[in-house]
Amino acid sequence: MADLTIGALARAGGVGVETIRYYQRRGLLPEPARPAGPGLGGGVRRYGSGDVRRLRFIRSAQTAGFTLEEIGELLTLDASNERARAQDLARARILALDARIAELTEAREALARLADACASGGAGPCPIISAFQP
Amino acid sequence: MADLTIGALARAGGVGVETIRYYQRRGLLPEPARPAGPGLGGGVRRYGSGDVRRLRFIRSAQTAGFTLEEIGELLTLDASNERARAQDLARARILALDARIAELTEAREALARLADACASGGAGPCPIISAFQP
DNA sequence: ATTGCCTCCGTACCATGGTACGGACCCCAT
DNA sequence: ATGGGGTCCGTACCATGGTACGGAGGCAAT
Repeated sequence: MADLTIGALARAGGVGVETIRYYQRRGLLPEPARPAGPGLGGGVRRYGSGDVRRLRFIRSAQTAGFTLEEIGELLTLDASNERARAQDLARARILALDARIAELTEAREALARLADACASGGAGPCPIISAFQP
Repeated sequence: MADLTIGALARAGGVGVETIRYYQRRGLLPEPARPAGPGLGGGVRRYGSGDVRRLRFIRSAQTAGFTLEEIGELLTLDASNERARAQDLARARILALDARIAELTEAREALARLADACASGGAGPCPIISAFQP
């Protein structure tokens, strides 16, 4: 356990401190009990390597297109035995991902056509709108 | 020229009427001059096939990851002769698209691993978080 | 013990891309 | 000429995912 402060955790996950606090409010990261220090409000929260893993998972799942709400469910599921539900979520997202990848690939082709048409000489504007028409 | 109403244009582009009006406010679609009818406020706007093309372009460019602001620039560029700028935009977006496609492909693999681990028997939870750790 | 950085907390604000609302007005068919 | 549906317009609101702010207090080094 690395005994990190919130700032160190944020750095480890490549996010800002405010983002950590936001995730805590959303229930995605635990709000660790603060050691009841001498001060009235208590001391400073400490985080461990489990929190770093969890934070990194959140970021990865986001790039996979899960919403924070879905990610919350995944995190709950991770500790539960509901394999069926987890598989459903994964499979649904794989389908969405395949569709999205196809879309992006198509868009890439359109852009390549555009860059091409723009590059090959000739005066006048290159037909940007047309480059995207199927 | 198809002489469409705003509602027909919206249907042709697969968006809502409010979206059309929003794009007009953003300057992405022209606000056609309304024939000065007898009423004080003027008549109803009419749209043609060029508007449909333009609208469809906007949607395609969005799936390519352009923001509406960038799309606005593309639309201006389409009529101008600034080939260099158009190429820059296209090339930058191609790079971003390639990166994004790679990311999504990786995420897809992680999800496939997850679904797999979840499917192959064994009691207890499937390790969702671990499935995403590189 | 003073300086300087960090943390804590609530609340407010932001950008993006829409979506909804309500009242007036218009057009077309019956 | 009356009704119903479409249009027009400004303005308000929404969801998502943060980001900023300000003031109070903590922590460690000098």
